[in-house]
Amino acid sequence: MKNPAPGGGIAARAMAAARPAATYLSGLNPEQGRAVETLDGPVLVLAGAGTGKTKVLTSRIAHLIATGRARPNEILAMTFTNKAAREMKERIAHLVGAVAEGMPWLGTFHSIGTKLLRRHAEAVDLKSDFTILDTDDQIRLLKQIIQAENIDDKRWPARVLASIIDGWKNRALPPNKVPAGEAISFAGRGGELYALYQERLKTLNAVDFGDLLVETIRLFRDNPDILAQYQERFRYILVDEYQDTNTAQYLWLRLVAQGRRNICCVGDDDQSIYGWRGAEVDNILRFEKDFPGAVVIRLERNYRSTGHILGAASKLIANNEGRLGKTLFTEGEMGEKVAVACAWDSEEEARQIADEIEALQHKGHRLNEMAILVRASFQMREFEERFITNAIPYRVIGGPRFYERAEIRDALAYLKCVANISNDLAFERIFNTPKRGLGDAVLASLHAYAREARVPLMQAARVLVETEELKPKQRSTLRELMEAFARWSSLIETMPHHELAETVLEESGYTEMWKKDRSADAAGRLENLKELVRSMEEFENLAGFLEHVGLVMDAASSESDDRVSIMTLHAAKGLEFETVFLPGWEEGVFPHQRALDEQGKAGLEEERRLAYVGLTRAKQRARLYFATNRRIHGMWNAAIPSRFVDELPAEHVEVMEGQGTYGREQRQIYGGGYGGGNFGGGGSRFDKVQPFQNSTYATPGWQRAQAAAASGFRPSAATQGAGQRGGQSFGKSPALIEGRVLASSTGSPSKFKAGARVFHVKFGPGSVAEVDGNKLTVDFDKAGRKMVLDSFVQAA
DNA sequence: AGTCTTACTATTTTT
DNA sequence: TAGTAAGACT
Repeated sequence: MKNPAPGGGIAARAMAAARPAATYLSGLNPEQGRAVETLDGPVLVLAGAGTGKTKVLTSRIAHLIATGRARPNEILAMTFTNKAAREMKERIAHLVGAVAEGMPWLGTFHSIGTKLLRRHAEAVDLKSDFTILDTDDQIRLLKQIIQAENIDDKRWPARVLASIIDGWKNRALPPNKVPAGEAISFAGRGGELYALYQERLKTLNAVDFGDLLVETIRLFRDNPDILAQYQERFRYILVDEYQDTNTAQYLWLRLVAQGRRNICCVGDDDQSIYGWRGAEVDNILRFEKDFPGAVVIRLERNYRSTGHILGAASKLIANNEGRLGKTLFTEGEMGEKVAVACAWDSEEEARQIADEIEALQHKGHRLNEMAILVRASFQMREFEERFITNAIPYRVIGGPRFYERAEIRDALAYLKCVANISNDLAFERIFNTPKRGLGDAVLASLHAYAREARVPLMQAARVLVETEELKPKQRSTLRELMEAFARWSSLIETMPHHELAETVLEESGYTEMWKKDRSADAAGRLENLKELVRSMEEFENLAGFLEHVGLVMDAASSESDDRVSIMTLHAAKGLEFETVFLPGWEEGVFPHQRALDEQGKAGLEEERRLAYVGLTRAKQRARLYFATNRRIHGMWNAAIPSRFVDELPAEHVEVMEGQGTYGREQRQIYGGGYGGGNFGGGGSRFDKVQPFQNSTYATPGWQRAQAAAASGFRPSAATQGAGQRGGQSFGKSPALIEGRVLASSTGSPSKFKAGARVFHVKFGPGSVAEVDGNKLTVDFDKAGRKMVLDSFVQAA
């Protein structure tokens, strides 16, 4: 991705105009060049990690445009995320200039599907202003159906049905095609409920995410003339991350590609980590069968990682069967070996990593170039807590997306109702938010009437408030609400839409609701609402804005300041960092127990690919960790090192002995075949750390762990020898150590005094109990007593 | 309508 | 263990 850049932007642009073929091609290595210039017929580019995949894709598009093989609007380029699409647009613009801005068919499968469906809505029995339900809407709708069918929605939760239906849609199965054996899942009525759900979507003029694929396929299949039109138009097709395509996406592509057969798929079977949500690695494995005569080009020259990192990662992934096989190599340095360290428990693991981060920082490394990649998000908390006490700036990547937050969804629901009276789901969402005394009874009346009269809920509400159907109080409340909506709707033409949004949120009492809320995140929610209104300004009008949000909106992330990133391995795909910390390499955590239980060998292999992805994110340094003891669901478990640790070749790995800061003392790896805890079989799998075997511990790990759990005493710090940092030695209790670490971090005296009211982004409001320099001990109203740096709080 | 209690669950996540 | 979500209670 980031190989040494060819000509700079300005030069590239100028040259592209003058001499099309030159600049962007000269920066490519021979394989990349072949991948860019093999334009006709099916091409599969197997691009290993860090081999310049994005560069190939963007150069290829630039090449198509610059040589006049296709105009920008004749190229279909598919990505999986909006982020990828955006980046690709930017990079193409960089290569060929503004011509690329007119690439209407570069986008995610879903956004391109949306575009096609809006254009040809009538052909699939929709109206072109159909609404797109997100996961939440989908679940609420399914819940209604389940309840209407008198199925116990506690035993048969809507979200389970949602995922079953999603699974079918991933495979492009409409209700009548679901295999009988599967249709009887979910209380024996899964297939039937699926059919009901689809009917309901049709009457609501709505589609869910899966439909954006399935309905597009149906559009093409049922309308050969429309299909032919697009087969003709799309002279060249490009697909990013092909290993992540599901069956529906595959069929979609195959239909369109049957036209000119100029399809180029780029992917890496070794980085397929989304099998659990329907991705079929098989799609990439059988590409040559699907597209006879396909040219397969391997990109194996890695520009990202050092030799040791690459060697370790390659050896690890070689344990997988059923891969196309690539041999990555680099011409760069061997660099540092991949470091492996053992920690007593997750707390110590976090402490070790925090210390290494600080050490690197002192040597002049940027925090932006460091990342902690975890298997599961529960592992993140330990790091956040550690970083807060150590005052290491960090950012968590992932988590709930901007448009998935409740307040954003509420706000959008209001706007959807203003824009479109027939959006029943949006109306249901907000008709009693904020609380205005309208409950289930009122909703039931509305539904009854709406169904009877075949009108939308809001229409029904307007009629019902003129009758005696509702109780007086509720009737007047509802009347006021409907009048308000009528007023807002009338403003659409005249008032700028972001002002309208502000008005709606204000007059509906919605912002007021959060202002009154005393909980920790209320302030953040109000901030998000402001951000939403602000972001609306970029759009032409309300309709244009609403069209985009559902699919496209991302959280605005500030990457300007220097912070360590914490994220899951999944979220890290496609990124790179100088230093990568990989904690939690223990059996059961990674590979995750559930992947092993539910998917067996396939699950293990996907976990291994995840490990491969993690390692190959590192440019200079990869360090991995395992803890001897880990608390899972509140229970202490003795853990054994992940089998992936064993699979790393000795020549590329170095064992960190009680790494630097804490515990010069050696710790034991229990090789002695005990089967303690819930984790996998016994037996030593960790011969690489023989040095640890001269243990000072006599007691087996799990006994120590249990004793520790029972007494509430944490063995980690107390049993360790002297800490080495700055020649200080630390005392016995963890609290003391924390005190020392904090005391050693310098800071000017705090502006806060004991008793002051403060506000913390994470912990909410609280009162200062003690002040020590720039360290505050705060009793938070919700989160309890915490020690924080004063720069993390504001006066409240 | 708000607060308390109890029960349940506990990977990965995009659109 | 801890966090949430739904139901009961006042």
